[in-house]
Amino acid sequence: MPRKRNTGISTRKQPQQARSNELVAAILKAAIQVLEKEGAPRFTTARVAEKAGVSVGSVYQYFPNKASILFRLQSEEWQQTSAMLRAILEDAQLRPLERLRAAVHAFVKSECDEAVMRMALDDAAPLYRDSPEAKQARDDGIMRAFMKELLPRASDKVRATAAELIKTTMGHGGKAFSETPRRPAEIRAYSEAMADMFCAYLRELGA
Amino acid sequence: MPRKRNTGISTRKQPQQARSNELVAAILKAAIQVLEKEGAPRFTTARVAEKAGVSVGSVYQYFPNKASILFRLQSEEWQQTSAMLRAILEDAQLRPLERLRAAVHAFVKSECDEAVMRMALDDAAPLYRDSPEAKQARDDGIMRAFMKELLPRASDKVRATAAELIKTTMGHGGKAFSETPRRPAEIRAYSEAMADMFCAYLRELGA
DNA sequence: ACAGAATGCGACTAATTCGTCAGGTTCGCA
DNA sequence: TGCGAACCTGACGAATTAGTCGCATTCTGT
Repeated sequence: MPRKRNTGISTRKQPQQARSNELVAAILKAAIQVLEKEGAPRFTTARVAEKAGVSVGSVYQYFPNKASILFRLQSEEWQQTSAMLRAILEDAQLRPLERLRAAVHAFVKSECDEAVMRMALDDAAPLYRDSPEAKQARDDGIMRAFMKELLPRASDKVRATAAELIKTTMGHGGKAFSETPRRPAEIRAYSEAMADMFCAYLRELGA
Repeated sequence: MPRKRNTGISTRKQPQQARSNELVAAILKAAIQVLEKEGAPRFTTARVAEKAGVSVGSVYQYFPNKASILFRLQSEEWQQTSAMLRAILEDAQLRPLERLRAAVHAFVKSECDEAVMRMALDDAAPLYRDSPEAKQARDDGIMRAFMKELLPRASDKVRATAAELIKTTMGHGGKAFSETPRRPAEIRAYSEAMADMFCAYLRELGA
């Protein structure tokens, strides 16, 4: 290894020609495959490069280190589900608790659909979690706003606790559930139960 | 590395003399310290041996490989909290939902007390999770029994879902909560909210 | 006291890792 | 066509790792 490990994660260079854009895409795609098929401990830049049909050097042109690849994957993943949940929770067509119910179902299903990759990405978390860029990515906004709508008369403190409780329960409960393979019926049943639990709790808080 | 990695995890040799018992204890103690201070990726047998004031060879006399040390730690940890929860949930002095409430508080607090070590142990999970011995360690018994007492008239299916939901919510929700440092008041508030949520849900199911 | 079993040691090997760099190839454009 | 910049290559260096093995030390029962 080089004398000094590169700890940052920021992009090294912006692709300017078409081929390099394809290259970055190929690298990310290959990274997902390596993560799924080999698992986090065997996730190496060399393997990613090979699977992408590209040399290691090319990988390091656009990613300053291994962590940055993982961080990028995690980042995109997180942005997608975040957008999905926001869309559902802000949909004024449905009554609030029905929106929450829909969000739970959608989230658990998406978690199960990509369980393998998400588990591997989670296993690799120690590698990118402590980087400076990773720390700023926390968004309670959606759930907080939803709680404001749902519990207009509750205190800020109560709302904050409820938002955090529901957000982490959904997030981590969903992930845990998806760690073992599930049949569609199981997924529906579990999501429904989780949504029931949230609704019962929120009604008690005055929703 | 040797040609073939030792994948098993079973104990290599039973300590027979007093000094070797102390040695095993010293290794486990050192392992915890290394895990806490260096983190999972820097958890190596060499570092454990050094911290224990012992040579690598000695480590390999009683642990066939690195994974077995981690598995042992995880195993003991798990047994402790399991016993704690069982004691609380079986205590006939309190009404069932109060027992559940007490269990939640106790669990979240214990999770926060040892957050650093548990996070590191979790990070290292990929190293020991897939070993044969690790797979048999699943105990839904406590929660299932508790549900039988709490919801005697519900169907088995409903009870099973409720048990799983509550168990994983408590386990993973608690762990997630403890990942950021918390003040005692926060811990109480969050535990209370989680317990409230469980109670509201269970009452709706007929408890 | 003494044999042999148990224990402990730590230098060592083979493997694997991350990331670099000198040099070759392809692209955009005049 | 030809030039310079962007792009790509892959052999390589430096570091770290897991686990072993021959030998030294300590214990136990007689």
